[in-house]
Amino acid sequence: MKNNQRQLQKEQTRRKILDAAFSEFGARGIMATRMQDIAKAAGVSHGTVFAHFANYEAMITTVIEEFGGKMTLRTHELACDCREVRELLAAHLTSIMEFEDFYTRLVVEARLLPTAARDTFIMIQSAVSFHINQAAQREMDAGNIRAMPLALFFNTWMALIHYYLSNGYLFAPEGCVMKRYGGMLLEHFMGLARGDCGEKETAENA
Amino acid sequence: MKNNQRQLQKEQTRRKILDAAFSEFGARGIMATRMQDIAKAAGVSHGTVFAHFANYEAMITTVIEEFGGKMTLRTHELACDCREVRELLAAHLTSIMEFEDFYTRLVVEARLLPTAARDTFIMIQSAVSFHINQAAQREMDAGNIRAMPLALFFNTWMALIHYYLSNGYLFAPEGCVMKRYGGMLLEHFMGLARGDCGEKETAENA
Amino acid sequence: MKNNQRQLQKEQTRRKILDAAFSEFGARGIMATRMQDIAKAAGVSHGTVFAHFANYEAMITTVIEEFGGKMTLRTHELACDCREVRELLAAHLTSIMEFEDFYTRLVVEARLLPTAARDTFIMIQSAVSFHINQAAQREMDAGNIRAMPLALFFNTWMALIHYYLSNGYLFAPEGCVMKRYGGMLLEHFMGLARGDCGEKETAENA
Amino acid sequence: MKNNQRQLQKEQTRRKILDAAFSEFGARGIMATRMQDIAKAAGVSHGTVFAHFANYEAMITTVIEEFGGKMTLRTHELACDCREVRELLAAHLTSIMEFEDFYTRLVVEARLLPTAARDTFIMIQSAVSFHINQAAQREMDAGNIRAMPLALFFNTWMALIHYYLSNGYLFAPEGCVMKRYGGMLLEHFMGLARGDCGEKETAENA
DNA sequence: AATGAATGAGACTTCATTCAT
DNA sequence: AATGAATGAAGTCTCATTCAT
Repeated sequence: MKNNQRQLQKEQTRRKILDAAFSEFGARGIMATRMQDIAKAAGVSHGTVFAHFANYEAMITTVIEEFGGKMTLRTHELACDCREVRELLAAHLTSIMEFEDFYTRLVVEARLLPTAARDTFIMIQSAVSFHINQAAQREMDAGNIRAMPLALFFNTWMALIHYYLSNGYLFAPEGCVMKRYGGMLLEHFMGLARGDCGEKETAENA
Repeated sequence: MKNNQRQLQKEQTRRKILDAAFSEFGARGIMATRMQDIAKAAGVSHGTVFAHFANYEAMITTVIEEFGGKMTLRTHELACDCREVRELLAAHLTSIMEFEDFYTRLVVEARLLPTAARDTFIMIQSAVSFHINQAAQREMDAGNIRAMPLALFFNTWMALIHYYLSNGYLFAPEGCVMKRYGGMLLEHFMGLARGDCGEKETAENA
Repeated sequence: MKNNQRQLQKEQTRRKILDAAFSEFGARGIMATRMQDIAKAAGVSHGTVFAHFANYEAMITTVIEEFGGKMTLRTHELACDCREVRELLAAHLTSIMEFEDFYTRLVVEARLLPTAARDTFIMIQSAVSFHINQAAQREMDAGNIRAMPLALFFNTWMALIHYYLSNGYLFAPEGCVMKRYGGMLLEHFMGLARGDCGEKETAENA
Repeated sequence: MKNNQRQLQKEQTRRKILDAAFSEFGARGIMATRMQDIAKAAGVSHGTVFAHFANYEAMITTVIEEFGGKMTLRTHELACDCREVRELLAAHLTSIMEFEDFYTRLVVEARLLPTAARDTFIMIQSAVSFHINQAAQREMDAGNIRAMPLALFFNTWMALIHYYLSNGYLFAPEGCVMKRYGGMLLEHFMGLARGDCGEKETAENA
């Protein structure tokens, strides 16, 4: 139908806006990005953004939801083949690295975002938590990692990741903190979790 | 002399403004506090704030520097009597609890603050790090805690604390996250650090 | 021919738009109705309205002209069988009641409308005035109503009607002011016009 | 005190804004006047208007309240010495003539104003109604005017006045409808009210 | 030194109108 | 002829900063 052509056109514009917003959010920060910035980056007029999103809040919530969906999906995908916690955490790192700039902004500004947007961020974490907790429980049962409340296990991991992302400008001023520190963080965390003074790890790998 | 009188007056006003700002920052958030809010809370006129601080940025930087100094000093004080890491971390928690609202805002908004303010935040952490690292090194040498890079030891601790502060609205919606979770976090972290599967801790306490 | 088919189609669309506009104007108010509202109510696209009317002003002027024609026609129809002023005024009330919502909006917003639209409103009143004045003159000559300038007779009647319509939200918050007060206003006005201290009226009705 | 000087300054600015608004409202219409227009007319910056009035609605409500107070006061003053309805209505006309432009805008736009502003307009009318009804009752009792519900008496008078004001552009395109038609309307209305076919009036005046 | 009224740049949002399909 | 996405002018409102007193 003719509609398809228009529909496509509109969808493309929406895409352009969302992509521009995603990119601007990553580059400038979420709350520091103005509707004008997005419009300009998307190459559309100021009013067009409002033709696609009712208001500022709806716009950023949508971007975060979109991103959240993508990230959650990616996490699920990566988690599918993972039986061990270690693999899972590695997958988690991978999925973060794919969107590091944006994800970092999310971590940094989460508390300042409109509630709807913040809730979405929480849901992303819940999805991750589900997979990780499951695997962690298994390995605790198997005695591979120290017994501890699952929540603490998960929170410690998230805390480490978020800390390094938040302070990325110190650890890796050129960006890409996870590329540089991700592996190290994973080893460190696994070491702590196993409580093996780092020996076991080596032994196991041997 | 009259000059002295005036000087004193001025200093008092400055004090009122700084205290008001500190309090408002804790209550409303740093970036969410307007110059007007500070002036009103200080009981001075809007313009007076600008008589003491060149601009918004200078104002918040000064407050954070002041706070940083106070917090660092407190950390030193508390650290003085501490020989063991565990005591030191407990002291760190104590000093945070004394300023929890403001410190949390700092953690949450750090990345969005003017560079000068951010740098101050970094210095606070350096002061803490100095003491903790020293003690940690001692205990690692003594074999009380697992060997690991000092930076990782410190960062893991900070990450945990900041994670709980940042997400305080989830963990303790009524506020005072550290009062509620501080002790638990300390045990958890020490457990990880000792790598003792939680056994040693119990033994020690007995 | 195909041309005829198209012409017909076009005319039908135009009809839908005009009817929708009439209805929306009555419901929301004239100036408060946006082009979008009309398009949606008509079940056509936003742009279609502009294919039929050069701009907003042309659109509302046309609606009012159309309505004016209809109302004038109706007034003539109803006036045909009326010999007495009283009957005529009753007919006037009837014709107003048929379009009360829209007519009220017209009364309320007349002064704010584009000149062309306003002129149409004046013409409606002229048509009514023609009939009423004629009958009023007859009855004044016959001594049934007090002698007074015809214009004053007419204006007083219109003033009363418009006042009650304009303030309908006070007199009859549920709407339909004329259904509720029309009869009363007619009696009141006739009483004033006859100058009979209300006696005659009662006698007549008996 | 020094405060007085500033207070005065501020009050003057507020006055300038209110006067400018009053004048612009009269000239352009109330809803057609933008904050910018008022600022420009008052010779102050855009932001200054918002320093004095929280928002658009507060601004126009204040102007109408101010005006309403003035008008009500004037009505009371003029009503004080009036024993007869006729004098009272004349006084009412006088008070309207003093603010004809603005009052006409109020009449014309009343239904479209924010509720608070509209309520104020209603209160103005209530004040007038109080005096008029009182006098009318007396004269009805005395048999000087026809017996009729007070509300109808009052509404008929208001209707006439508002009708002529609303349609002033037809009756007196150069403005000042009431100066030109006020006296005539008063005679006409009194004639209707007395129900004396105009004879009594002449006799009485003789 | 303190005041607080005034300023104006800048952000969001609405909606009549245009135009490519 | 109909569509509806895109446009951009215009309006409200906020708040850091200035400046006369």
